[in-house]
Amino acid sequence: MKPSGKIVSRLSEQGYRLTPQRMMILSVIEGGGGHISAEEIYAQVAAKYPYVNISTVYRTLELLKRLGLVTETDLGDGRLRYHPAEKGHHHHLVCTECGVVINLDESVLARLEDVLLHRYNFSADLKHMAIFGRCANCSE
Amino acid sequence: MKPSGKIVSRLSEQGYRLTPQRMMILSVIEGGGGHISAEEIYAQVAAKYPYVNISTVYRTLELLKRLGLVTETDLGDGRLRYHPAEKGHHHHLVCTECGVVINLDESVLARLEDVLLHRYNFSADLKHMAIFGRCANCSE
DNA sequence: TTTGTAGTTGCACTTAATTGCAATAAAAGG
DNA sequence: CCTTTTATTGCAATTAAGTGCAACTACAAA
Repeated sequence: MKPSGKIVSRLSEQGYRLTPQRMMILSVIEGGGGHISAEEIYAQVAAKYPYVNISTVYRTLELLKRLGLVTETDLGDGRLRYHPAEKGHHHHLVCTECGVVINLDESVLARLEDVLLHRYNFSADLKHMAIFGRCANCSE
Repeated sequence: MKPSGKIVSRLSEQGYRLTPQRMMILSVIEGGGGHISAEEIYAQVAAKYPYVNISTVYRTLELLKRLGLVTETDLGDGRLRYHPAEKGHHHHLVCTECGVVINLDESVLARLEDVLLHRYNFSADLKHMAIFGRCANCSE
């Protein structure tokens, strides 16, 4: 699995270097099923290419996040999850009682994003949110 | 400063013990201006009463959060912030570019909470949210 | 007031994430 | 192909937060 040319050229255009570490990290992020953690990325990369450090993974994720190429979301399991933007946006409802995760269409937050933009001139990043609460079962 | 009888009796009623550590932690949370971090609470408590451990602070906060007595919010500065529920709910817009924090009335998320409840039977905890994005100035 | 017990705490350790800094290497230009 | 510049990495250390477990203690009951 190779990283998509889209992300690679985006990095290149902006003056970021295409190191082997970044390439490996990118292909893992794009190759998997999404919602992957930094440690999981590290483990998968290190299995094939030992010359990577966990801090490089974190720094690469920080970069990709800043460029809007991946989203970072806390799904309540103690580690941040990363999801490639190209796989499409959505949100999650996370039950703090039983842990169930319900997927939500992106459109659910569209109106809020709109209100924040027009009323506060604030360009909210609502690409991949996790909303905590209690699911139907756990509400009693 | 003493902790409010309301919180104390709530803890007591539910079978939780009123230890001196908890009392000190509570009074610091209620006494300050809100949005305090665990380390700040610890420092303030330890100054007056050395017999406290930072892990007790974390565990007390976890308890208060679970009971809905304090809210826990990531305002983007690398530490979670705690706010007593009794001081009233509100939200924040946090600019990831310049760090400015804009306060938002609770009502801004009321509609979303409603939609999630009726459409998904999900009782969302939208008491004290931080929404990240770019403020008017930083949007260019 | 004493006792029993289950909730709490302190301590040491672990984990996820971040950071300073010297060494390294990508990539543009000669 | 070699040199230069500067982005990037690895390493070690740090920080915020969470946890297992034995010792302790709040508080209800005797």
